[in-house]
Amino acid sequence: MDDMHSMLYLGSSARERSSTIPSSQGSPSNNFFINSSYGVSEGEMFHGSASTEIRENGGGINFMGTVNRNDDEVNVDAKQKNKNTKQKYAFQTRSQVDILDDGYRWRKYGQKTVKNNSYPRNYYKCTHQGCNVKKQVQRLEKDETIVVTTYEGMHTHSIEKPSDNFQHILSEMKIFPPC
DNA sequence: CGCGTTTGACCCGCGC
DNA sequence: GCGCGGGTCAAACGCG
Repeated sequence: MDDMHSMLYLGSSARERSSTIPSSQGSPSNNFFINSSYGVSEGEMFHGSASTEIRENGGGINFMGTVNRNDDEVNVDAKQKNKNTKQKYAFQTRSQVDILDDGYRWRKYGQKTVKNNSYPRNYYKCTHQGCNVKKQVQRLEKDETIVVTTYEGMHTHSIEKPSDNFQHILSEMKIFPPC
């Protein structure tokens, strides 16, 4: 639990409040499971083609690939000036906790219950000044042990808190952008 | 006392 | 045009 504590400085309240995750105290290590799939669509974002399986700390992360906002965003010539292609990185993590420490500080700014799906979706922003990176965290309904995390944007600063092998995973993912 | 979470309201895009 | 669903805001609250 001690290592969990160090890894989850962000999810302090989530740890205590969300009693829906009772096993958060006894789990020795997060299970991370990586596999990559592209073409994330609304309804079914999980065609888990397990090809890139990176085993770091006894688990895996499910990297879903980047999602450009659909071409409607690109076609809109009106408002999009700075970045017409918003980069989204979605991946699944198998973990008992909603928030996995990626070395950044996140401030929760919203929570929404998604209609068709599952558990409430949480919205986070990076608290670093000038860095407006957002991420969404949503737990699967079918398998509540899987958490879908969607990053949007790129950080304009370095990681504040180095997270051992998680940083390694993130750096691996940043190479991927196929947009 | 400062910072992060909570939570309902508000906004906006889209489909009917 | 309207309703719905998803995303964000912001005031209040809680906790360290």
